Amino acid sequence: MNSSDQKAYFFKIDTTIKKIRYALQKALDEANLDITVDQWVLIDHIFRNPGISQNDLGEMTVKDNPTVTRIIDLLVKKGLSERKMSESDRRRFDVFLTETGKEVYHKAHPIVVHVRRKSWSGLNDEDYFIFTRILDTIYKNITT
Amino acid sequence: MNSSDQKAYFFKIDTTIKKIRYALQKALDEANLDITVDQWVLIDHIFRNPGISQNDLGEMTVKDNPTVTRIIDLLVKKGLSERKMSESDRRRFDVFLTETGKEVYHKAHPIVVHVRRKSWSGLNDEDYFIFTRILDTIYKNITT
DNA sequence: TAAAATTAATTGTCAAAACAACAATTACAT
DNA sequence: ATGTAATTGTTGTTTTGACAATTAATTTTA
Repeated sequence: MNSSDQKAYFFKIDTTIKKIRYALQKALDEANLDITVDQWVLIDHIFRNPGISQNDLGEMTVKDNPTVTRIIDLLVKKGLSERKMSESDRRRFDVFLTETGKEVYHKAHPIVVHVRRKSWSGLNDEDYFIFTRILDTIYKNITT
Repeated sequence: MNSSDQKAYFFKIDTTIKKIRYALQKALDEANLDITVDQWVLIDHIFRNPGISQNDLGEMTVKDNPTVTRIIDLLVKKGLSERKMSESDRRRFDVFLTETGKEVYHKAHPIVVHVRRKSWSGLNDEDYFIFTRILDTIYKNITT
């Protein structure tokens, strides 16, 4: 009996991430931020990588190009993000947050941290180390 | 500096589960099973709980009622599942797999196990124990 | 240099997730 | 026993995900 025969951890990861996303959405809603979890994911990545291309955003967040296009469309419509034609490559857009977008980021960030802390309670640094090692291993196994 | 301040594990879980789902979908496609990952999730739960209600399916898989309704609709349309009116409660359906549905389950199961084993390689039983403990802890923290 | 291949982004379609509103049935409370 | 509340499932709408096809621009290579 190999550990990989045990009740599928796939279900456990799947249901856990769903609950986290759900809790995160509730918290964002309570703060009246009017963004979805996926919109927040892009906002966070754009904030930390101003001028990133949609393609790179997609690779970092594991979203395909059409999905990124549509979420950025929504962010632009909400006035949170803007596309600027790339100087070096006219196929690309450099994506930025607007001032409003940065404000939303700064409001959302502590909320996200709070949910993260709450969900991690009872767990310690060693757990974190092992947890990320396992997830990284699975990620590598599955993508190579 | 608390471990929960580190780069969000939320992203890591999120991207990893996406890669697993993607790999699983590829494997199911290669075997020409003509089902999606979420359809497989329901097939698996129905197989192991014949006559389960849609509501219970939703709780087990963390899908809301409309989502379950629609996936079951698709499974019924494909001839893999059937609804039977509950004897005791006329609001409920008892959901079953058809013979074809069971065949699909038996074809899909080894494929799923193979992907699971591949993604778990390099990891051991203790990893599994810790991994499930952490996921269970997060799940409890977030839902209480 | 010209043709071919690759890349970045968009559009269309269907599956799935979240939410709200709703219908039908059952359970509860007085 | 009647009216209220709760439960089960469906339908409609918007967002996200996967896939295919398309456009425009850039890179490769012949």
